Amino acid sequence: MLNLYDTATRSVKPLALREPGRVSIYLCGPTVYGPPHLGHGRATVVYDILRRYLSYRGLDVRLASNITDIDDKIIDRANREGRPWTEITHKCENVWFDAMSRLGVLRPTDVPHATEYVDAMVTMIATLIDRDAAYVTDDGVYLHVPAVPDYGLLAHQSLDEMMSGGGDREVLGAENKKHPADFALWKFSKPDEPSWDSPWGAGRPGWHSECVVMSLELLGEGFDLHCGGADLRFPHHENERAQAVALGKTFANHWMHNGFVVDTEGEKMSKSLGNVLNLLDLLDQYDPRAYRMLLLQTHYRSPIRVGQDNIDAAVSALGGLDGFIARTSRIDSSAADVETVERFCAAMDNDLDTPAAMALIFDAVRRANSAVDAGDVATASALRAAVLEMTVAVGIELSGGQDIDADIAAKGVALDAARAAKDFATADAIRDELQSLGYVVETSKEGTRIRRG
RNA sequence: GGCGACGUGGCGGAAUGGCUUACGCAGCGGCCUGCAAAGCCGUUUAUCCGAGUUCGAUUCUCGGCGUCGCCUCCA
Repeated sequence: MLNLYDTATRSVKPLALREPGRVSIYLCGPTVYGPPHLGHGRATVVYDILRRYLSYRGLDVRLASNITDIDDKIIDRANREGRPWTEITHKCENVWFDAMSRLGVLRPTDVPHATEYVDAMVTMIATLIDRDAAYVTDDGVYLHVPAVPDYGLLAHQSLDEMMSGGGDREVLGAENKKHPADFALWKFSKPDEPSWDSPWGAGRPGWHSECVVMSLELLGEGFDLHCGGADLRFPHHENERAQAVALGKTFANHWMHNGFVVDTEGEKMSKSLGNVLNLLDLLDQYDPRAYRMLLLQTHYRSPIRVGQDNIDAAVSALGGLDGFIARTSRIDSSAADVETVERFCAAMDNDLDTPAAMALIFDAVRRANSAVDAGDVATASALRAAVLEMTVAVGIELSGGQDIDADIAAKGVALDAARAAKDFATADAIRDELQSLGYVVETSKEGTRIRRG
């Protein structure tokens, strides 16, 4: 059974399932107003690994992840660029899923859009008003935070503590609110802004009511797991939860948050600091699997620095795994080595300890290579099957890279012929040529293997 | 000011009250190879500082130093 750190209780505990055999997960998706950055990539890859692993363990995974396609930031950009806001959201969503696909992230089972749920949000807000948990002001509708008994569960601070410290940020809309921590559920629109009708006036959704409505609608009360980046813990997730609690609904049973991507100085990559790196650049410049490999070799709750050096290391590590698959491509498959797979699962079950899991994969590759050298085909085959099974479970696709053109393959044959004739000058010339074309050339007694580097 | 996380080798990064301190990358030596590459074997470098608990601490406790995060924009 998977044990996972739970932000609410600050402890690692078993992921309890509401229904045996089925997992319901809500992942906070992007607000579509710009290109995806490294932080988005980390979050989606982390939860993709979780999802694949749960599926691998035989669970039926339902993963709902929203697209927030109405938000102040979208409106701001539309105004700034003089474009229709829907053009921005559609384009950004396409870019998003294209990038995720290149990252090897499976599409969530459900991709609800905020704009499809505005009516449901209006209904929810009306209920909150009926329950005296929300009130109307001259600029919108607010949730009254003191009406939520355990507000601060995720922040790990009481409302008083949050207020007393103060911070150095101004309280938005303080003049209209009953309490400084109250937050907007509905914002009345200005002329020319996108708006929807409501009993209180035309406007748009406020603080991520869509996540509340959509998670409860698609997954139901008391769904198993709510996920997102650590920066969403407070206030985003706290406020989602506050809405559900104020509705009298049971919300997520378990809260999971992944760590930040940090810059060279160890500072969080933050939109406000302007130091976010574009995910698309990373995907363009390196093996798209490299980021996933790097993330797998780091625990999901630790901060991670993404730099030339550790991306290069991840690429090299992938090269070793690909080379192994190429080297053993002619070995018949057999059942996976049981002990290796069990140890892998034990590592993953321990709060998704992917660095330990990867260590087991590398170790299995080493043992399999030794077995190949020793001519122990049975051991090599079982370990090879285990490696493939484990890498599939974490979403790393290995490639023997042997889908090469016929003329390249012919050069390999020529190289072997030259070596057999001890015409080493010709052999070396062919090898140099292939290497200069970017191929990895591995000669062996069984013949030369050529694969893409 | 409140709350929290973290500090491990050349780099990244796990784990653990003691057995040779994982794993990846890089380096070095060897085997293999016509020479390489790949692979395998061996190997170099580490637990921020101080005190305490303990037979023994990198691990637990306290203090210090340092870094980072949250306190209503953010994956």
